[in-house]
Parts: sequence; C-alpha cells; structure tokens
Amino acid sequence: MSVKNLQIIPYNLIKIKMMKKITKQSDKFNSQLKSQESEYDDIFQDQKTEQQHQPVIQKESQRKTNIRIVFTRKPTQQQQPQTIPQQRISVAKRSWHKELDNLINPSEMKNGKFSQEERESIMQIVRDYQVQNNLTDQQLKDYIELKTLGHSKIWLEITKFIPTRTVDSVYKLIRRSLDSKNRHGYWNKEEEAELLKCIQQYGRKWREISKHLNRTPDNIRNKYIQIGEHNHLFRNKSFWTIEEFLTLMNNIHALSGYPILLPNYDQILQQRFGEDFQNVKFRLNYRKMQADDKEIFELLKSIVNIPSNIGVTIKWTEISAEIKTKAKDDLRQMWYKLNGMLL
DNA sequence: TAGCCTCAATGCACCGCCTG
DNA sequence: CAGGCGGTGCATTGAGGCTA
Repeated sequence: MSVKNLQIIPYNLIKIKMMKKITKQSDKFNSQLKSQESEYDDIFQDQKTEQQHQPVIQKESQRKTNIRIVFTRKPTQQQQPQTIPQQRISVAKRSWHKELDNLINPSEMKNGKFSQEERESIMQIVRDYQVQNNLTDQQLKDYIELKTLGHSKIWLEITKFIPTRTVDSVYKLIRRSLDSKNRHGYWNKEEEAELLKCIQQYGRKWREISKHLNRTPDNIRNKYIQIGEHNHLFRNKSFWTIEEFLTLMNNIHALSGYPILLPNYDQILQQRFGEDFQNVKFRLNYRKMQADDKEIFELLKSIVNIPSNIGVTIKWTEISAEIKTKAKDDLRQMWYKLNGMLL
C-alpha cells in the first residue's frame, strides 16, 4: 500500500462509527439472548448448578507479589476425553454410515483429544484391516492419501471396533496419522513464498495447493491463517498501536455486549499521550519491553474492565477483519494476556 | 563466562462441526 | 465421503536471568 493511498480518518469519527455499531449489535444480542434464555431455561439452570461445584483455581498472576506478565501454561497432562451429551450427536454426522447406528450407544460417545491408547488401538485395527485385505503399505497409503483403491468401506470397518468415537473423527485421525505430508515442522522462507504464490494461483483450494507443497491441506490452511491470510503483507509483529488495542476491545464489546473500556478511557489516554494517542506504539514482549512500553501497557490495563466470564465465544475471524495489521492469533494472545493479568 | 533454567512468543497439530 | 472452517492445545525456540 503506498503512502498516498492512506486515508486519514479523524479518531472521533471512528469512535462514533464504532459506538453505533456496538449499540446496534449489543441490542440485537440482548434481544436474541432474551428469547433464547426462555427457550433453554432448563439448560441454563443445569449450567448454573454445575458451576457451583467447580473448584476455584487461583491464578498464577494473583499469587505473584510483583506484577509481571505471567502467561501460564496449563500442566501438560493428557486431556481426558469427555462424554458427549446425547443431544449433541446429530443424525447428519452419522448419515453416511447408518449401518453403524445399532452399534452406537450415545451415552458412551467421547470427544476431545485421542488418548495414546486410543491411537494405538486404532492404528492396530488399521494394520489388521491391511493384512485381512492383503494390502501393501503403498496400497494402504495410496488409499489414505489419494483414495485410489475403492475401499470405500474402510472407515466403516475400522470404526466398528471403536464404538466410542464417531466415524468422522476416526476417519480424520487415520488420514492425519498416515499422511506422509503431515508433521513437517517449521516452514522456511521458500515454502512460505511458494504458499503465497499458490494462493494467488489457486485461491483457497488447500487440496490443490497440497499437490505443490510437501504439506497437508490442513497444515497449509493453518499456516496461511497464522501469517495473517490476505492481510499478511500488513501484519505488524510484536508492536501494537493503542488504536489497534482499542479496536480489539471495542470489537469484543460489540460481540459480547459487555463494555470492556471504562467510559472515560479516551480522556485518560489523551491526558497522558495527547491528541494523537491512538498512534502511540508499544510492545508486549516483556523481555524486550522498554520502560515506555511497560508504562503504556500498565495504563491500558487500568482502562479496561474484564468480566470473569465473557459469556460468548469470541469470533476472532470477524475481529481480525477489522484489524488488518494483526493476525487472528495475535489478537487472541493479547486478549488472553490481558485476561491472565487482570482476573 | 559457560552452562543451566525459566518462560513469553511463536506457530504447528489437532478436533468438532458444517456443508456439498 | 471429503473438503473446509472456526477454534483450541501445546511443543519448540530463544532471550534473559541466575549461579558456580
């Protein structure tokens, strides 16, 4: 983007526009919520009862006497698969394998990460299938990756032995596990350039692009999103502007209906940084943070009010459409960092 | 100052769900 | 069945601090 294309918009106009949008979306949200609340009264009641029994987890940041950025990592223990409530198993998901219906007991179905035991037993079943059907390694691999052998029943046959998982999730697991293009580690500059070239040529046809790169379609899509998708050229790593920060807060307000910023936030910022406060930059990397960066971030923390439970799933994709200089993950990290420090 | 430790930043792997 | 999307989990990296 050339400098002459830059459009300077007065900050007040941006604010007015944003506030209109927030009010509109907030009203819409509240009326939707009201109508849904009565409809799902019994569900909400169950959730409330459940919450009372949840242990209170003391945040790492609360235990520290000196304030520093603590972005705690959860203990690296295997996540236990959870039982799926009966109503969540939709007919549509099982429509292509109706013959399994009799074998599925919805109360025993699980979701979440596959355990090591589950993975091992699934891969053993795949090997058994291979032996029974007299398939070479290459033939099996070809079917998994290219679907060339016409073993259309393979997924049904295998999932018959895994009654606690849907065919869909077993299918995805096997294809990932046996796809030789999966798990190739970090991308280099050349691969990244090739990816962008392919995007220009084929668009978001991940399967097609996968033919030209040594990565799975899922890997390719993840990478493209992570570098900022169509805004990758404008992505500012590390540095944030106050304007980007405020836009993020306002968007979360718009989505959740919860006012994140204090009413007089702009006066506070103006008082400290002057009229041009929205262009002030700071960085979050606390090891590289200068005194200035810390001061700005401390001030920003003081003008937000974050609820213990925002109540909605934040649509990062929608928000990243508003903030072209940040990727979806950049926004998520900023939000979680604020949450980790203030709750 | 070498070697080890800690932890935020980065970014890849994965899962559930929807749709054609 | 297969492709694609939204969202989350967590492994790796490397800068900076600590200590012998």
